Amino acid sequence: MNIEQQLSIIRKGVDEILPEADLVEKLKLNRPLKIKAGFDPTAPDLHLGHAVLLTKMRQFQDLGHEISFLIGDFTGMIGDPTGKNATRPPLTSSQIAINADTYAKQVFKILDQDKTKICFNSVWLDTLGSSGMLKLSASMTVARMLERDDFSKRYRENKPISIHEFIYPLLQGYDSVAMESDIELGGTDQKFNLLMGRELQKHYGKPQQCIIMLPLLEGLDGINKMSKSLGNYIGISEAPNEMFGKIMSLNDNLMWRYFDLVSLKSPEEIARLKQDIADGMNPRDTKVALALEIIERFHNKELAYKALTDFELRFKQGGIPEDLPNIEIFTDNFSISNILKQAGLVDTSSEGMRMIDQGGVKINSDKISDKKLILSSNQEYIIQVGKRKFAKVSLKMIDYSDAK
RNA sequence: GGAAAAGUGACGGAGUGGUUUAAUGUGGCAGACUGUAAAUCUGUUGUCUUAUCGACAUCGCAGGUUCGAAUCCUGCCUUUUCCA
Repeated sequence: MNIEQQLSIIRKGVDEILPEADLVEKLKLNRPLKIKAGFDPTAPDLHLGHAVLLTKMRQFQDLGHEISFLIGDFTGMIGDPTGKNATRPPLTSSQIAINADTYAKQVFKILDQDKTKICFNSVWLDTLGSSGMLKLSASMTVARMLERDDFSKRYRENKPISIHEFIYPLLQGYDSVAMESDIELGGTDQKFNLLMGRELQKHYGKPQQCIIMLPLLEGLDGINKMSKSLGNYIGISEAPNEMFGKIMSLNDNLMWRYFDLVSLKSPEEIARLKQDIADGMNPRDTKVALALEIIERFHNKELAYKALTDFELRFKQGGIPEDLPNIEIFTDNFSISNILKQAGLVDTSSEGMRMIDQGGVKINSDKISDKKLILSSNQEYIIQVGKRKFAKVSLKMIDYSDAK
């Protein structure tokens, strides 16, 4: 494939390439380029936000380049500075192995397993030592560090900045030195760290990497970036019905971000969809198409259409989804509030009570208003809380004579 | 090392001895209307209790004063600012 064709694939969906001329030069080398992308070792539950980056990595693989999936097990001790996270305790090697494994299971839904190198930055950072660290920190100034958005903002607002937070960008940059990466991929929020890699490579007398930044995908709220801690995410391993519901709840403007960043549709196809809506098509149907595409990608076509059918059953006809897993609850407290909690439909029984007050609880499709309701053992109930939480539960009296 | 200021629920932020299960706002959740969209309206938003009487928890941490403490006192921790 010629360089122009490669570039058009690489450019798709990216926010910025720095410096773009360098990228062209590197492609001209006509050898597999070393592509680096780093991941936090503590968040192995991947979501569509990660998929944006992973999809770009996959495209590089398909172009014949060498992808390194870097797990920041050492830098994970610090955590990328946000002003909130303190130094985290180091993960044990077995935890790291488990997390890496969990990553692998999900990542290869997108990446080509045979062409992916998984590495850990503790390999070179553990052996850096104090003198190595000193040399590293000597390569950067405080003023330069304070240029980072997050730092300058906190500095202006008289909020604390710990020294070790300064170390994080240095270490991430040093990864690029150690890995001799040609290209590093990351979100736009990583700009400072990514550029740091370039500076450090120069400082250590190595060729400088080119950096490619991808936009951050907004989460379900449409405001904050998708993240697990904000609870506004769609996980790539989530059940098809969950995915479908979440995608349908996106607001109409936000839907286009998902088309741009997650969908594999070409820009031309997306433009056509927009035109269809301008011509009077219901945006809802376009959203359905998005949901189908995404679910098909992470599950399969059959499950995608099944999710659609379930969805229509549930919301057009107010029905109940099929194939609800049956949860057995062993208890000696059959009050409705307790059952709601035990079934995982609410977090606390007080919340369950509120839900009943607000008319959000249905049992076998009947809205209930009796907060004192007692359910019966050895019986099966389909319980619904709000619009999207369902559970099929059967209750059993707990038998203490068998316990222990 | 010295001086000063500050630490309140998911967040911003009032409250300076008793009506504080902490005003108000944002956010969250539920209901109505919809396309499980947006906008709007209504309600709700510590936990526990077969939910009723009620109990317990919470204002950086630990003690203390008091009939009673987010509020007063002592010590500690953390942060910021200024001085060196």
